[in-house]
Amino acid sequence: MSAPPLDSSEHRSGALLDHLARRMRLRSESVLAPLGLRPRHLVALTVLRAGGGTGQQALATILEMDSTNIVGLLNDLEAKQLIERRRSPEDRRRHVVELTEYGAKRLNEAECALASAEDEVLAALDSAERETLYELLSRASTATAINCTEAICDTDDTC
Amino acid sequence: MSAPPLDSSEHRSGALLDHLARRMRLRSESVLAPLGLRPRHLVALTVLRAGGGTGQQALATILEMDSTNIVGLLNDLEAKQLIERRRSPEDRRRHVVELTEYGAKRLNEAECALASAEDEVLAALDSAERETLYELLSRASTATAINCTEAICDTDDTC
DNA sequence: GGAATAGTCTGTGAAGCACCAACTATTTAT
DNA sequence: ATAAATAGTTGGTGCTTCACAGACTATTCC
Repeated sequence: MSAPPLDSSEHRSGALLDHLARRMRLRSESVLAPLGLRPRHLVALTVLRAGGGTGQQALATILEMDSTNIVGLLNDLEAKQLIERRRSPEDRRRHVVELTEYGAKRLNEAECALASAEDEVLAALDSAERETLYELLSRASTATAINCTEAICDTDDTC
Repeated sequence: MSAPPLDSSEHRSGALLDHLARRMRLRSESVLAPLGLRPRHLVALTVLRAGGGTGQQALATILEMDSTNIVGLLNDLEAKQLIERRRSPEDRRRHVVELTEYGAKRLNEAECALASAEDEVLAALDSAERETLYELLSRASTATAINCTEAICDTDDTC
């Protein structure tokens, strides 16, 4: 009876994701602070780099944050000239947000600065494994982004 | 100095980790709420399952949380009988924390309930890839745990 | 003109969490 | 045996993140 009828081979990564993200975030904070950035700024920049040219509404959906709070976040980034808000020519209500060249550069710098943090947190993984991890995370992240931009993801609960 | 010898092909997963963890956490919260649990409870339980029998001090190190806040967290879990605190026979100052059988069961249930959340967030990955992801996250997580349990991780900053 | 949409600004409140201080129980060092 | 260090507990304070609400402007669509 201790063997449940669900295939326990299906491991859930949620908690692990949470745990590692926290470990990384704690280290990132101190590394990023001198650059005047915070972890969530990095997340936004990363998303922007992956699929730039989004409106703020779409960005709110992707980041799953309230749009009113997106404003402040973007204000920070714009003040640092890391991003630009331009009005969309097609729909002038829309602010198209894009990473500036300078922003891309700073993002790269920041990522470099995070190398040692990542080394600590992902110490158990060799560089090939880290690349695999990156690839998987990256695919999951951008795919959901696209998925959510064009249509709200429908829940398929067959548990 | 300012140009370290790292290749830019080394992608940083920090932000992606953060992003996906957030997406997952948001979904988890609503799923877990009826069970009276919160994401961080799940994290603690998961860590405990992976490397049970730790003292609270060690747990604080692994979770990278302040030990005073660990107390409250464990109080919650103990009140729900998901964990047990027993005094260590060797060092009676120590409270050895362990997942109860009931706790393990509930953890499994909770994880099952999170399946659909994970399906949403990791929609872009097939089941083999998810397993790979789990394996990588798991290794990274437990390795650091072990590393931190037996000896305080020394920071090796050679960036 | 009126309704809906995108963005902005301000403020409120809840939650997570680090940090401090004081206290008990126990071990270790002198 | 006494002092110092360690593990845990409790209570309190304050900061940060964030969701949510309300009011407002600019723009598009009907």
